[in-house]
Amino acid sequence: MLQRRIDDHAPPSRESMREAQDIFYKHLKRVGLKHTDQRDTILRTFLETRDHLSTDELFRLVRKKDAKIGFTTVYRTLKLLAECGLASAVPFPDGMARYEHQFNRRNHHHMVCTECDASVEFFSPEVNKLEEEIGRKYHFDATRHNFQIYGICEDCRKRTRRPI
Amino acid sequence: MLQRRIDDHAPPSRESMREAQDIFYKHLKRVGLKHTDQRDTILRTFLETRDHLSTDELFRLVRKKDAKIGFTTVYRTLKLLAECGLASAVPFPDGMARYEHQFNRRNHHHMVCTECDASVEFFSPEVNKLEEEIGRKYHFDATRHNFQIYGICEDCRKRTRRPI
DNA sequence: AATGAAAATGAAAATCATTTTCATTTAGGG
DNA sequence: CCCTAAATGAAAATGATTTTCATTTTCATT
Repeated sequence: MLQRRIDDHAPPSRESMREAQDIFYKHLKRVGLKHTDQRDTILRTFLETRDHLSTDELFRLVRKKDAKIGFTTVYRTLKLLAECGLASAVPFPDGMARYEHQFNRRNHHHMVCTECDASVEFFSPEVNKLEEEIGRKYHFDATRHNFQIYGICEDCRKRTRRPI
Repeated sequence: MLQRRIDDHAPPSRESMREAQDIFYKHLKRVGLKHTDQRDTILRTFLETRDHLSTDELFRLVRKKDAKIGFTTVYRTLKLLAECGLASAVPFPDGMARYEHQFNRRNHHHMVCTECDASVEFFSPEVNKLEEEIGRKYHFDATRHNFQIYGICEDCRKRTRRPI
């Protein structure tokens, strides 16, 4: 899926990588699961991305690093990552399950173009504030949120000569 | 899917029903499609709901009115309704495609409990304002948005004795 | 009202993402 | 080093969604 961003992307530092691994392995220990090379590779691959990855897309990336890792393992690991908060599902209109990693990532939101399906990230502290306020108002223990704006991106508007 | 609301639900008035049908049939005409009883029944059934319906759930409702209407037709009609803006997909964590109708419906948002999957609607004019502002800021022709807050609802919190 | 071309319908089949099964291998505490 | 519980991954199962296709219906035009 085409994606653009309004900020730049640096690969995760060695320290933040280690920190994320720490979270992951503490979670594994807590629920009585084991540390494996496959899980390690999958986590590292995932952290290096910034996209909204489907299981299959992550699988393809993982395969480049270790061709012996199977789809099923990626699928299961992604679920584990979501369990411990390192990954979270992002609902996109294409209906496929997509995940993005949540580690050292400023809370961000998406604008999705309904013409070309491209998604652009943006940041809005106001939205974060709203989450908090609304949770309080309705006695809901809010932990995260999801905000997407749908519409026509600038490129598509230009292409189809449809001014705002 | 369990759903609660913070406002009351009245069935659509005869006029708004007609208005929606008008939108639908104008759209059909525009793209060279035909008016059929099935499409009529499906649209009417859909407008009478206020839920986040999967295709199958709508199909079951439609079947009560006309048992001869097939799943495929409901599926295809729902797509048509989405095309002309009368329906829109709501991404829920269960992964199934869910639609809600957009006709004469105040713009609303959802709080989804990650414990029991219940969803509660809420209204926030601020979110609508944000959509507009952000669209302007990033030169994005925003037409609609999607805002969901995930967390633990009051009931689940009480049940598990986990105070805020 | 009759005609005919284009579209709609719906049952069944196909597709495709996701999940489970199961035989085998591996991790890691004792 | 051993042993047991867990992990792996290939293949099969599942389940939602989409397509196919033979038949029926719509509707613009006679």
